[in-house]
Amino acid sequence: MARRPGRPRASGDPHGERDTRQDVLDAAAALFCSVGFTSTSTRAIADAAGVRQASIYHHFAGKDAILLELLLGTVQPSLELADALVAAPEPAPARLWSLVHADVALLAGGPVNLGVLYVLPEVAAEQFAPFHVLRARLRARYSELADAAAARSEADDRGALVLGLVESVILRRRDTPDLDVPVVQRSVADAVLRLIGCTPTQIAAASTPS
Amino acid sequence: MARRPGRPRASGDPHGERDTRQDVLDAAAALFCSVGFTSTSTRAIADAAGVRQASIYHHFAGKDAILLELLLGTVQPSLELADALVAAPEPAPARLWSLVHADVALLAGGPVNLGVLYVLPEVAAEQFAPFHVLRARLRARYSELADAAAARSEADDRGALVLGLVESVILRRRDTPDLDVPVVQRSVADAVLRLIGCTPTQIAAASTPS
DNA sequence: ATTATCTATAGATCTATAGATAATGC
DNA sequence: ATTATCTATAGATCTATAGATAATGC
Repeated sequence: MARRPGRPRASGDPHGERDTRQDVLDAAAALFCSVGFTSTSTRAIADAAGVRQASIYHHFAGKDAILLELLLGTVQPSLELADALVAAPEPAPARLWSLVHADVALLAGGPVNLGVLYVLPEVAAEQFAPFHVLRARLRARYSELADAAAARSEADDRGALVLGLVESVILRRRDTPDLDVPVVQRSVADAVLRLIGCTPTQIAAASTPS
Repeated sequence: MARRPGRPRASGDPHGERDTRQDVLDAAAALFCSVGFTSTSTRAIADAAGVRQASIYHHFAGKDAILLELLLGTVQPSLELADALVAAPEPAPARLWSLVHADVALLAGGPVNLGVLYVLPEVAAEQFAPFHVLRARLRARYSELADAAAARSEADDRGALVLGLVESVILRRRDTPDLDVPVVQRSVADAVLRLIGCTPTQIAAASTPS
């Protein structure tokens, strides 16, 4: 109830309770993921967030800053989990299975398909370098875990194949918006272990909670 | 040498030999794949193609028409091969292996990473419906072949996993532009068969030319 | 006084069209 | 006469800034 300082919004927000910064992030996430970054005008974000276009600039330096914050917010949880699992005591296949299971939940769940942010071409620009640093670390963790869990020694790029299969959930969700998240989690995590050469017995062991 | 009718280009093209339509397509492909669709202005395309901005409109109805032509041109070869392989006499695992091997070559080879076109958010718009029709057909072919080749009966979405692994080459090439194409072809095709549950013996048989 | 919003707008685009121009073809 | 290009531009954006306004906080 306690209104905070500042002029009230022209449209709605009758109780001054909405967090404008978060409203802008949410609106931008939905728009960036569905129509893309450059196609989304700051006007469109503001309309969706329920503020005037110029008000965005009180909270963000520009459109780029909004996207960067969204990118960092999506990769950070994955990276934290991967860092923890690399050092965990469980057998490697079980750790890889858990990481995949969790990352698929992050990609397939939530109200918007945030993973699409990763594939926006604009993200290649230098402004987003901090995101690419974190992402490179995540890739490295996947490679370490995949190598540690692999049953065969031939493959030269297990990490890339495994991460590719995990991220394929992003494009799949775009075609099929109503994925059954728990089913897909298990299906992809099992598939990752088959991919690196685990036997059905090993997979059954790895997918059982320790 | 035989110049064709029409005013010569202001910039270059000293012998009137360049096919402007193709120059525009090539320039647009490179730009759409690297910076995206909306971020690429018709001016930027024209500059890269060596013509004036307005000249594009003699060959294409608009920017959308350029992207649609590029999209159709990339999915058509894959679909033709998939149609042929679904009806071919070889064992299903060998046919699936061949399709994956060929599609990875299309995605990983060529001067620009054309597969990126598929993931542009703008492609979801209705103008590109003809592309989505072909793509849905390609997905169906992958599902048919994956089901026919599968060694296990449990999986509910083999086609999605397999196509996902194939298309993961798109994002992988973006991070690693200089992929060793033959190595990746074999690596992904073998991985697809492991994914659907084939044994090493079955995979060796499927990857041997008949 | 501080904060968060608003209105208004400058300046820089960008797409597509109108109409002129410079070739070849008959 | 036909074709393919060009120059010029209208009209519609879009981003970011300047400065006014309406709250709370002290």
